[in-house]
Parts: sequence; structure tokens; C-alpha cells
Amino acid sequence: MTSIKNNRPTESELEILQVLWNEKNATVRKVHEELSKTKESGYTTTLKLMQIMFEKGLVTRDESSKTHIYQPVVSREKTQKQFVNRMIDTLFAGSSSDLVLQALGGHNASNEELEKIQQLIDQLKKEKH
Amino acid sequence: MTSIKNNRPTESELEILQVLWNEKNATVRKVHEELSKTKESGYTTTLKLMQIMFEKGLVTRDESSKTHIYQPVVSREKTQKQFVNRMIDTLFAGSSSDLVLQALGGHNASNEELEKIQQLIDQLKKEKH
DNA sequence: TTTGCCGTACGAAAATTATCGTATTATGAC
DNA sequence: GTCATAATACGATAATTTTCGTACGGCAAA
Repeated sequence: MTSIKNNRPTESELEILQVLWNEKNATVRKVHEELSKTKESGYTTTLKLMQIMFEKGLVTRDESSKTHIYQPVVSREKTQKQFVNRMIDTLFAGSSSDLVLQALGGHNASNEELEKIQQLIDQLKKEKH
Repeated sequence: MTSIKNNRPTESELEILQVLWNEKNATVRKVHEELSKTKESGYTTTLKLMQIMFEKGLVTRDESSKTHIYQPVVSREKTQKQFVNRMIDTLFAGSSSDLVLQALGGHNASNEELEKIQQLIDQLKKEKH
């Protein structure tokens, strides 16, 4: 029987996924360099984390050359959804609009972004006829 | 010198805060009963967690009677903001509107809620004149 | 071929978080 | 007053996550 695991990435794993999503794929070296811009930690720490993520199935890797190339398995969108839903449950008592209000309240959305949201809202309204 | 701590509540602490926010204040017993509805764990576990939260300054308590009454110190709103901002950074590459789109996309907001969001958007647009 | 430089693998310690057992104390019913 | 109940305090352990040291192998330049 295949154990049913909770595959929610940890904090550190998220940081690594972030890089992989941006770069499509990357070596440990590359990921570590990116993380080093904002964080202090050893190379082997990043390596170990990525190995663990590989075991968990969060990433795959091309092992054909000595230097492995890692790729994300879980999509950014799916992961976002996972965390957003969790957050709506545990922090916003189930109200997604409260989350939206909170997010927008921090005022750093461009006019263009606001337009996009506007459009989505219009569309959602229509769907409710 | 007062040590500068990262006061971000942990997962379990959030669950407890959730109850305290809803009830305004509560005993350990009450909190534990609420948590038991969705979670399996011993009474002393909840007790210990709340004691730790007290030490951290996440909650206060009225000790005048044997049965302490706990109250949240951090506000729901402040905590929400803290987590939303963090999430925008670590999962949405800094784009708050992406978070909004994700939140609205998956869930079902009522017409009334959509109205509220609409209004906020209109206001934000104006502020950018 | 030797040397030095990346790489990976992996065990183990450290740090953080969650869980619980046990001791002790206050309180109300009798 | 005694006793049962229910509460707190707190140390210890478990579980999870993060960090790193060390071993080892391949490869290219000298």
C-alpha cells in the first residue's frame, strides 16, 4: 500500500520551487545562488533539500550528466491554490473575499492589474446572472 | 535589550487563535473542545501550546480565578496581513493581484462580496487618479 | 598520472514544533 | 475536614524540518 502523504511543501521547499518555477529548470548550484541573494546557508543544505524534494516527488531531475538538472513536478498554480485555500480556511473563516480585500488593501496593485481583477469580477457577476 | 523575535504564529497556534478570535476570549477547556471537533489531540497539548503562546506574547490571560481565561493579543487583521504579505512574496512573486485572481477563481464569493470588492477597486483606481 | 575542483550521497546534529505523562494545587460537595 | 474533580505547571519525548560535515567519484588542466 502506497502511504498517503501530505505533500505540502515546507517553507524552505517553497523557496526552492520558486526558483525552479521561474527558471523552468535549474541545477543545485543555480538554485543555491539564487537563494543566497536573500538568505545565508550552505551549498549542501540546498543540495540536501532538493534531494529530499526529489524523494517526495516534488521535483524530478535529469541525471544523464554528472551535474543533475532539476525540474518542478508540482505546478505553481496548483501549489498556489493549495495554500490559498488553506489560508482561507485557517485565517479567513472561509471567506475568500476577505482575503481579497486584505490583499488589495496592502495597496500595491497597478492599474493594469486592477483592470484584470475588474474583468474577472464582471465575469463572475454575469455567471451568477 | 529585548530580543527581536519572529512572532509569526505556527500552524497549531493559528488554530487556537482562530477560536480566541471568534469567542473574544476562552478557557483552555473551551479552546480544546472546539479544536476537538476537527482534530485529535490531548487536553494537555492544547494547554501547553497556550502556555507557550502566553510566553511569546501572542495571548494574555486573566489569572484571577483558578481557571485562566485567555485572550488574543495579536489581532486577526494584523495576522492576516502578515500571512498574506508573506504568501504574496513566496508564492506569487510579489503580485498581489495574482493572489486575488487565484482566490476568486477557485472559490465562490457571493454577489454581495463581489460588490464590496468592486467598490474597493473603484476606490483604488481613483486614488491613482 | 596526479592534483584540484566541482559535483553527489548521506548520516547525523541542531532547531523548531507538537504531544503527552505526571506532579501539584485549588475548589466545591459531602 | 476529606475526597473527587478539574485545573495548571513543567519536564521529557516525539516528530518534523533545517543545517552541515565528510566521504567519495569524475574530470580536466598541468
